[in-house]
Amino acid sequence: MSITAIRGFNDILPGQTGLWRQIEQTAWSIFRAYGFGEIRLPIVEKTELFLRSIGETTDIVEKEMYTFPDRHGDMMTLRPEGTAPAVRAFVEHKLYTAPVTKLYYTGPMFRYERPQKGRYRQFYQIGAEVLGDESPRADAEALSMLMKFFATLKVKGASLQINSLGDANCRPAYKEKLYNYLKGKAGELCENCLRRIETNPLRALDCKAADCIEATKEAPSLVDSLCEGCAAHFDRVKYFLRLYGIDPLVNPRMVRGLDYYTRTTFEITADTGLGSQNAVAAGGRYDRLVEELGGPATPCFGFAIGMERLALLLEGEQALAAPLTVFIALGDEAEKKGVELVSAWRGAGIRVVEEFSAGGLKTRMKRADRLGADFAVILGENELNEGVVTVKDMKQARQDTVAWDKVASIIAGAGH
RNA sequence: GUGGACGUGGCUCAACGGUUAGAGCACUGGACUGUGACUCCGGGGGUUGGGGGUUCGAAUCCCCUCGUCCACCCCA
Repeated sequence: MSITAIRGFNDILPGQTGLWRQIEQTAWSIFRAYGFGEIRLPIVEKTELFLRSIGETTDIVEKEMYTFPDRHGDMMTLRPEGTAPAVRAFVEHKLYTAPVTKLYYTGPMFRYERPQKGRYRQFYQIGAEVLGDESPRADAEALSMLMKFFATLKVKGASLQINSLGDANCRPAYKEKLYNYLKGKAGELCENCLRRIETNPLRALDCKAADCIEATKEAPSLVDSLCEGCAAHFDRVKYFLRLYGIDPLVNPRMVRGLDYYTRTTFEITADTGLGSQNAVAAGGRYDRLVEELGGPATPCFGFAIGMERLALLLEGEQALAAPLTVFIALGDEAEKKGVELVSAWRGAGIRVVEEFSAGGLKTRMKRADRLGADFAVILGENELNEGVVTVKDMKQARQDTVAWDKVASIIAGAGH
C-alpha cells in the first residue's frame, strides 16, 4: 500500500477549490464591508492557552486536542478553534487600545474525533470576532452579517437559533437550581447525564436521549433565570435582530461546548444535506475571556463557520468558471506562431491551454473536449497563411474564422 | 472512545466456496492523414485494502489489522 493521507485529513482537490475560494471571497468582501480586518494566526499555540480558555473539563480539551511536547519539552497544541488564539493575539499586541476591534480569519483547526460526514480531524473555519463592544447591537449586527453571508451564497434551509447563557451574576445560581432538580431526577437520566450533573449540568438540557428529554421537560429554564442585566441584553438582541429583518428562534436548551461563553449564544443549522453534524456556524458572546487571558475587561462576540459543511451545502451551486479555450496548432510553423498568439490572448485575460499532443486533429479535438473546453482554437496551414484561426464553440457546435487580434474579445464576450 | 455497514481495474458496480475475476464508463489504437460529444472494431489495465487461518480449492468463510461511510458522543 502506498502512503496515504492521515485519517481525517483531506486533500481539497481542484474540482473543489473553486467553490472554497468563492466561499472565502464572499466572506471576506462582506466582512470587510462591516469593518472587519483580517488576522493571520499561528496554527500551533501553547497548550496552556486552550486549557484556560476552552475549559479543562470540556470534551475538546479532555479528549480531542492534538497535544505534543516540542524539542524542548514545552507542551504545544494544534489549535482546535480560533477564538482563543485571536484573543491571545488581541491581548499580546494590545489591540484593545482601539475602541473596538473586528477581526476575521480563515484556516485549519484540528480535533481528534472519529471522522464522519462533515466532520474531519483537520477542518477549516471562517471566524469573526468583535472585541470591545458590550452592546446587544453588536450581537445582532454580527448575526445579521452572518445571515447576509449565507443569503449571498444562496444557502437554503439554514435556520438560526439563539439562547442566553447568563453571566457570572446569574449562571451560578441557575446551575445550582438545575443541579438540585437533576439530582431529584437522577434515576431517569442516562449514564452520560449522570456524570454531567457534577461536571456540567447545563449539558443535560440538550441531551438527545428520549428519557433525558422527558426528565428535563420541567427543568428550570435558563432564559427565565437570567438576571436583570442579562435578560435586558437578551431582549435587546432580539429587538435589534428584528430591526435587521431576522426573526430569531429562541432555544433555551441550546448549550455550547466551550466554557468561555456568556449571555448570547447561537447556532445555525442546515435541515438537509449534512446528516447529523448539521451545525454550519455557531458562536456567541464571551465577555470574560479577554480578562481571563490577561487583558483588560473586554466584552466580545464571535462566531465560526464550518467550511466543509458549508461546501457540502453548496455543492453543485458553484459559480461557472471562466470559459476555457484549448489551442491546437497543426504543423511546425503554426506551433511557432501559436506561442506568440497564446501569450497575447492570455495577456488579454482569457484562459487558454495548449494541446501539444501528436496525432490527428480528430484525436486532439477529442482531447480538447475531454479537457472541458468551451472553445477550440485551431491554427493550421490555411489559417496561418491568412492570418486567422478557426474558433469552434464546443457547446454550440458552431465555428467561425477569426482574425488573430479579435480572438480574445470574441471569446471573452461569449460569456459562458 | 462505542456501535453498525462496507472495501473487487482510474470511476460505478457484477461474480452460489469451483475454469484464466467480468461489465459499463474512462484510457488507448483503428474505421476517419483538418473537426470533439454519436456509431463500429481492436488493445492495455487487478497481489479482489493488507496479513494470517480454514479448505483439494477463497473475492466469497473465520480472525487480526488498516481505511471509508453512517450513527452515538461531541462539535464547525
